[in-house]
This record gives sequence, structure tokens and C-alpha cells, in this order.
Amino acid sequence: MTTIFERHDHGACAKEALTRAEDLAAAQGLRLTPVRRRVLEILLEQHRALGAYEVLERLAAEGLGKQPPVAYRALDFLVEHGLAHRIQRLNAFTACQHSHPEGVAPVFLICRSCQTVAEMDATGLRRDLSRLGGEAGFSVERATIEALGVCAACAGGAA
Amino acid sequence: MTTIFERHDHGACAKEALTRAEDLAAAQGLRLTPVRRRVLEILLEQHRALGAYEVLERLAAEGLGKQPPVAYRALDFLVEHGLAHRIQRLNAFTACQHSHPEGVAPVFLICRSCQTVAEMDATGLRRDLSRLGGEAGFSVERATIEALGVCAACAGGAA
DNA sequence: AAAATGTATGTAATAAAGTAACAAGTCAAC
DNA sequence: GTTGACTTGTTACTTTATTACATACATTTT
Repeated sequence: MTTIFERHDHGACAKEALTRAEDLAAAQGLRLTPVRRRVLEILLEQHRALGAYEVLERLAAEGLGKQPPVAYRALDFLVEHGLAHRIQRLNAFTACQHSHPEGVAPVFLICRSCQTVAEMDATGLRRDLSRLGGEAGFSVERATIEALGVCAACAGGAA
Repeated sequence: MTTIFERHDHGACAKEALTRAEDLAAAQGLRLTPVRRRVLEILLEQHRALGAYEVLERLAAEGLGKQPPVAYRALDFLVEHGLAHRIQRLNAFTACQHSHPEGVAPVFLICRSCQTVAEMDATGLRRDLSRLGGEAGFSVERATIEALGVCAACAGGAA
């Protein structure tokens, strides 16, 4: 499995994600407005999750909005359309790293050393969770699966 | 699998949990002080997760502490010793419903209709998650697995 | 083109959740 | 009965998030 923990061309990675966002907007008639687009770009700069207020600071510095709702609205838009994810453990947001088959949230791996947040596909895990819930008569609609730990690079010491 | 979604003798259920807490305290030399004990009792009244400030209100009404740190400290103590759990999605806390083999957090099923939070053992799921992380060189230390959905009783309409 | 409509943004105010720092009390051990 | 470790009380504050309403912009309707 390949995650963003591995060395990669980050410029290309970010550009690709932005292109995906544009394609999605075109396909679904969504409006990727300047604020929304800029928030996505800001999230794409790093593979670490940013708090809404960190995003807001950046926006404010660029004259794109000074109040919390501006940031929250843009972030909510991105999350709603699968272009970003909310990391519950951190109360923070991260740009989506893969295109997901509509509404399928991945699993997140959070490195407590370098703060990098990676996504992995978790179709199997989700199916098992649904089955487990089903055993108790519970119908799972959405699931949050987040793992906290240490990535290979950080565990290796240097890298 | 049996969860607290099923009809059960709630009085017994709460009493049992409290006994478990006392036993644990005795066994490990922990101090189940009046505030801590009362917070656990408050959480045990319902199978819904309570916010720290809801707990605090209750404490305040009983003269057991009026400031946030009082509630947070007691809740942190309970969580640390496995007597309660924090539900990340809700920023809220719920009493532990089963005794867990030390440090093994369960999976949570959150009914969005009745707000009930049930626990299920998730040893298998956790193992799979660790394996998945391992494939990316990531070492999982703790994991949050929470499912949002509808319980059988609520889905059934009445019940 | 003007009016009407829907959607997005700006702004103020405030609510909700969480923490830092330090003082004061409790309790067991010596 | 004083020391030392832990627990609680209290003040003040930070961080995170939302409500409510006004304004702007873009599309469609007339």
C-alpha cells in the first residue's frame, strides 16, 4: 500500500489534487470559488492537518476573509464534497489525498511525531465494522477510523 | 453480540459497573474519590454520552465543584483507567460498559436518533487496522473507531 | 435590461469545549 | 505532627465552533 508517508513529488501531488477538485466541480456543477479553492490549496501545502483558525489566519493574511465562518464554510464545503477530511482526534482538516468512490471515507494514520496524516483505503475494515454493527442490529451510516502512532520515517530515527 | 441497545435491567447494569470500578480501585490502589465516583455515577445514569459541561452542571447542582477543571480532571481520571470513554465525534464522555482487557479500547456505535452509545469488542478490527498500517510502515499505538448510524429500536419505528 | 431568486460571502456577537497556573485542602507515612 | 504526594478549588484564559443577519454576486425569469 502506498501512502504519503513515502517520499514523493509533493508539487505534483498537490497539483493533481487540485485538478481532481476542478474536474469534480465541473462534473457536478459545484462552485469552486476563490475562497474554497484557496483553502484547498492551503491544505494541500502540507500533509499535516490544519485547524480552522490556522486556515483562517492564512486567508486573513491574503485578504480573503477575517471571521471564523468564512473558514468553516469553505472547509465544510470541501469536506462535504470529499475534497478534504476532518480529523476528529485533532479537530483539524486535511486535504483529501486520493479520489474516493463517493462518500467512502478512508482510514487515517496520524503520526504523533511529524504530524503527517495519511489516508488508506479501508473498504474491508468498513465492511467488517458494518457487519459487526449488524450483529447488534445497528445500521452503520458513517464511520470514523483514525489511528495514532508513528510513521516509518520517524520511527527510523533520522530518515 | 450483546450490546446495551438491547432491553436490559439498567439499574443492575449501572450498579455492576460501579462495583467494577470499586474493585479496580481496590486492586490498583486508585482513589475513587467522591467527585470521581459521582461523575461515574452520573455517566452511568444514561447510555448517552455527556459533554464535560453537562457533567459539570450536575456536579455544581450538588455542590461538588463549579469550574471546568473539576469535571475534566474527574473525566480524565476515569478515561485513563478505562472506566469511561471519550467519544471523539461528540466531544463527550460515556461510562464504560464492559471491563476491557487493559488498554483495549472498543468500537463505539452511536445512534443518531436516540443518542445511545454502545460498545462492542473490536479485537479483530484493531488487529486488521494495525496490519493495514503496518503495510505502510506505520506503527499503530491507539485507534479511534466510531460508527454513526441507527440502532434497531429506532429503525424499527416504535420499539 | 430589470427584477427576482438562489447561493456565497462579510461581519458581529457569542457559545461551547478545553487548559494553564497556582492556591488550598486531604491523607497516609514517617 | 510534619513531610510529601495527590486531589480539589478557583481564576483566568485559549481554542474551537455556531447563530444570526446583512451584503454581494451570479442565474434565471420576465
